[in-house]
Amino acid sequence: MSQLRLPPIQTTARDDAVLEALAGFVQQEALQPGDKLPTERILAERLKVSRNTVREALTRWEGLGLVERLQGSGTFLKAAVSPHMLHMPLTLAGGNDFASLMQTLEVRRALEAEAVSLCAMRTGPQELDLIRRKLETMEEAFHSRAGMSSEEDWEFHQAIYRASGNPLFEQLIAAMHEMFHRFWEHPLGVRNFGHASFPYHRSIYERIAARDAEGARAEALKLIATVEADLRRGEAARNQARQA
Amino acid sequence: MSQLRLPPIQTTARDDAVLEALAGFVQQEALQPGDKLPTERILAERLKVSRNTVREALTRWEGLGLVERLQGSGTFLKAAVSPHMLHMPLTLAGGNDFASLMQTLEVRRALEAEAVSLCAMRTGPQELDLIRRKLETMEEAFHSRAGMSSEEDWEFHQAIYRASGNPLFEQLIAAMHEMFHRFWEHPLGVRNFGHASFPYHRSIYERIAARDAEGARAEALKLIATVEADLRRGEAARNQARQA
DNA sequence: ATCATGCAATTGGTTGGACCATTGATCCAA
DNA sequence: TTGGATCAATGGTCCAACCAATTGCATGAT
Repeated sequence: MSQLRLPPIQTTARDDAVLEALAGFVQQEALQPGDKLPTERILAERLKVSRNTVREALTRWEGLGLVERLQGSGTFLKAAVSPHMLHMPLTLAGGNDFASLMQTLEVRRALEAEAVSLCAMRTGPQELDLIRRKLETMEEAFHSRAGMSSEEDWEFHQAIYRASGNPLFEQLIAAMHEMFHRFWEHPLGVRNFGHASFPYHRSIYERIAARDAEGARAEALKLIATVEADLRRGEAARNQARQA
Repeated sequence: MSQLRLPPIQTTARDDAVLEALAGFVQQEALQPGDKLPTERILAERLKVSRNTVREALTRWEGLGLVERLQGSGTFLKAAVSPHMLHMPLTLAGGNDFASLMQTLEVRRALEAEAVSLCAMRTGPQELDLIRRKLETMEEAFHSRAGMSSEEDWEFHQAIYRASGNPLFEQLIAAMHEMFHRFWEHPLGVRNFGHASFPYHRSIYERIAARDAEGARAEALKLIATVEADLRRGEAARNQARQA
């Protein structure tokens, strides 16, 4: 016999209750990102809890990136918050830059392949046109600067994710992108990083335009493979330099 | 010209300093998950900060799932913690409808296929043995209750993600799992949900044990396909009932 | 001796009040 | 108009006490 499953009782959970109330308030007032929330002191007074409890609750929201606290100024909403929203922090154990970068790439490979495939099946003429324009902008930047421009490159990929018809892909890959670039502040000594990935952008676009889902997936996998190769090349160079 | 990039100044950041010190302590003492951390009062005394500040810092770690606080008992380490950890909040918007459930499944399909494939390439004998035990537990529960048990099923999949060698997969799929089940409290009228997925669990395990990455991926895709089919079946039934 | 009961210490959770540090607006003088 | 001084508002920190849950020990009955 299982365990009856009737422990829903929860005498007290002060700060959780505070966050619940605050989420309701935000929704009721239709607060947008950037708007200012009530003062900690006011919240404490209105909710009939200590200011300390309010602070612990806000600390949790701050940790989730939902809110930003500026001393002397106030507390401001940083992201949309609604009851039907899942907030969850991703943790990546650092210590080894190379391994962490490869892990984000493995996830990106999984997501990007699927997103490109879905895009090829679902995208409409408008989204396709936008993707083409982003591609041309990227190619132009590539030729004028003689190298990959991460900004235009990223916008091209984003346009694809948006056209996949599933907003989760864009959010998740954006998280991977951000994690990748946080480790990227010290370039790992790779020259012409991403150079090899250039031609695959156009081939991906062509497969999408041809509504060839599997072809687009294959090209996306090739693109990620070139990035992984660049990363491995840099790591090998670093190891060699360390031994010398 | 870009913006000079010189805002590194950071006069004080008490709770950050507390967490940094605590991370160093954990590493120095080689504390493992499950071990007990010093009392809040002791930390406050040793670090020469207020207990309140210690609490805010621990609240952040609790939000990241790194520690667990038990009133009357103490604060316990819940996950490995290293000084150079990267945290990134992930917020996903979802709705309680058929489309949202399908979107979580699309993401899960992408991630699960890749994770299973990586697992087949990387898993060691110990992890493989754990996966086998989880599989047997699940099969036992299936036969005794004549139906899928989501608890044992989930543990089986988790064992695979852990053996994939990339912790991001477990975290991301856990987010999808949570979103899916948050809206699953009212079964959408599907009887024997997940029943068809049962045989694929064993076939996935066998492909992993055989180090057949592509075969494992194929079986994982079949499994997800059965879940999608169940979902579509339920949606069709709902639409039919609505029209009647 | 063994087990149950209950007291007491430990520990996280909460409260209220005070003060510090930063910010932004207001006011005043050059 | 401009520049600086002042001051109120607001988040950050501190302190001391008490509440609530847990744990362990001691006492006592069996």
